[in-house]
Amino acid sequence: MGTRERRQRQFAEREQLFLDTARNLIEEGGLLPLQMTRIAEAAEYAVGTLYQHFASKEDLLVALTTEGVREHGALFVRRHPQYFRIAQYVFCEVVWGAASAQRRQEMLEANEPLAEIVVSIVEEAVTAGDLDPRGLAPMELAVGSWALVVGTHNLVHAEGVLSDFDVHEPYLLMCQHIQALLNGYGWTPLADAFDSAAMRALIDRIISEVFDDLCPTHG
Amino acid sequence: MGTRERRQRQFAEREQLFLDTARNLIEEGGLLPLQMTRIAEAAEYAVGTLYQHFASKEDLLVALTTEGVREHGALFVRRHPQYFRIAQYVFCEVVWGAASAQRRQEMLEANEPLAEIVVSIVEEAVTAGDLDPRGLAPMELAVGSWALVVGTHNLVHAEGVLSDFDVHEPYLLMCQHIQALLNGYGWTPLADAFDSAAMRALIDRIISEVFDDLCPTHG
DNA sequence: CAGAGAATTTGAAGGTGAGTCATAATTTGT
DNA sequence: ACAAATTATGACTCACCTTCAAATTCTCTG
Repeated sequence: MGTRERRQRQFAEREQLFLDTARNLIEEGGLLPLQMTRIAEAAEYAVGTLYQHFASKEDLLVALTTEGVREHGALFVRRHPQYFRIAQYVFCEVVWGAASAQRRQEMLEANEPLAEIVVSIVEEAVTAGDLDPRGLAPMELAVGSWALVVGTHNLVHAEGVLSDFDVHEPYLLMCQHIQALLNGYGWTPLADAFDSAAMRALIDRIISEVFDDLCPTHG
Repeated sequence: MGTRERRQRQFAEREQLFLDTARNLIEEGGLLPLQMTRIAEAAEYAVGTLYQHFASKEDLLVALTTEGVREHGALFVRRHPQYFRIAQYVFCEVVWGAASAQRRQEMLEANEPLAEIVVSIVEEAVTAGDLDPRGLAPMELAVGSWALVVGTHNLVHAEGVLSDFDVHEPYLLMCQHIQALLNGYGWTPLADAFDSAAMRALIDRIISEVFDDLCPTHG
């Protein structure tokens, strides 16, 4: 009999409902005033039910971030500009450590398909002779750009830090730095001249497509 | 009469005592179980007194991080390996936003001397013809390395994320990426060949001097 | 140096919100 | 139709940040 299956499906659906509800609440009011009771209320369930899905508030936040990774980055980010703010918080030791081991594992697994794509791109470049790996593994090379993206988001979210140093358009800058980093590895797949019109146009296009919500001044 | 001055001095001393006490407690037991009552207890004052110095727990954490910036980076980090973990947490919107405006301002100001040094180094390089700024301001160029450092710390602190991708020795890798980034801007002040023995020795020396506590495997 | 008055310290009480668990409601199997 | 098992509920507990009225200490004048 399919009872068990139906049950599991309904359970999964409810988990999704909780996640969607939580995301909506965060989008409305931010991460700070997020309360478990409110999530349960808004989803029209009792708190206890919510806790059958998530071991703790942190657990729920990690799950929310994992979702973002699963639904391949860019599109999700466009739809949910709060995503990186949550992600930054989630990867703080305090929060990451408070989530359940299983939830953390799921996050790591969700990253794998994305990592494979990145690795295959790097491997292609090495095979084509476009890139000298200098003894580093593909993932080790990719970590540079990854850290640059994560670091830029961090600096952006600390209101005042960058503008205090007259750094505006941080995401444009980030793209330029990534380009420089790749150039530093002898990889110039997009353009050779750093500040050519074509390069800037490409950066602008990427920015407007991916980071528009986060950084709307770049139209 | 110097009564007022003495008072102010004693007040400042007590603030320092609170900060030192808090740092010690964090070093002993981590950030998660840090309680305002415990800080006050350990410093042998009442909670109310603690709150005459800090508007909130977040306020105290920002002050703690600001201290780290003031006592020029490297040495402080060596002595207090927890520093970057706290800093990562503090710059999350949730915490940063909960601190008092004044405390945030102090943090920004504490950064300025450091920023000036960085800017002057970049300017020197430009003047010497070692570096083509490509229309970017010195600080904009420096933000690349800055973001790389911040981003690397973030990835390191999320237990499992890097090791899941077989990335070990993240701080060695970070140094290599910074080197590549600088190379990408045509700046090769340290060494031209990326993986020469001299370069690695230098990286190792920097790591052991600055990040030893954070990443002791590099001895 | 007494003693009024200002300034400071104190810690018990208040408030908030995460997480629990005994009870109620529902579903399943006979 | 009913008993047993499963699941949902939300009032309650508990931990911890923050406040504030009372107690204490300090300052300055007569």
